Amino acid sequence: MKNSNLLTDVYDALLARFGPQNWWPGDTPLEISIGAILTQNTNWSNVEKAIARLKQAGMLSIKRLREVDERTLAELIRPSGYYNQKARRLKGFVEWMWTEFGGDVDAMLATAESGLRDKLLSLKGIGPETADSILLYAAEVPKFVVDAYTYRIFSRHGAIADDATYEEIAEFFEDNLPCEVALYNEYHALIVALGKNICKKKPKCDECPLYSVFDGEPVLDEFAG
DNA sequence: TGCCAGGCCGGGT
DNA sequence: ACCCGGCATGGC
Repeated sequence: MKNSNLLTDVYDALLARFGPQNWWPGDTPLEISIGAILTQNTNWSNVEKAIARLKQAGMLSIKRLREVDERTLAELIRPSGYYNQKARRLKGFVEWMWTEFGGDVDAMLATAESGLRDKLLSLKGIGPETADSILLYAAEVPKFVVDAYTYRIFSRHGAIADDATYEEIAEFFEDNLPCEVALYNEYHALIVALGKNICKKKPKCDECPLYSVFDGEPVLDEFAG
């Protein structure tokens, strides 16, 4: 007899509906980390444009990012929005990488299991979702990434409390799922795939059905609590 | 055409 | 300890 587990059942349903998402769309750990900062409250298609411009300018290295003028950097990442703020955040991240690890990205990733999260959180402009995205998608350690969609979908389904904090939500997933990088990777990406297509009202919408609708059809109705 | 996107910070109660 | 405005471009 198979254990019943809401989170694994929902995962199976999302995977069946949307298929593998193949995240993170980035070539190197540095590019992924930059993308994690640029995508804050921003559509990924805008981030793609910004990263393409950085790549075009040969800017995807710690050395070049450290040398480039902040105003120039801001102009390069303009399509990603909040470009002044994000240029400052990237500069801070890069400067920290330089002083802490000599600009060696692999050296930073090697600390992923020993304090990297807290160090990232101490940097201006890197909060829990950005830090965890770097841990999971760049360093490939099993840290579940929580975002606004995760809260919206699972609180709407009654699986988490309306006032659940980031850490509480992450704990809920990590305690109830196998501790696997590939699973956490795909699960977060699938939540985004669904989240893009449900009612946008925050934090929740009383008029909407409890389930999440995609392409006219409820996706998770059987899991409504 | 207005609303939203894979957040986070800082200042105000 | 919350709550809220600010940050900004591009797509539907």
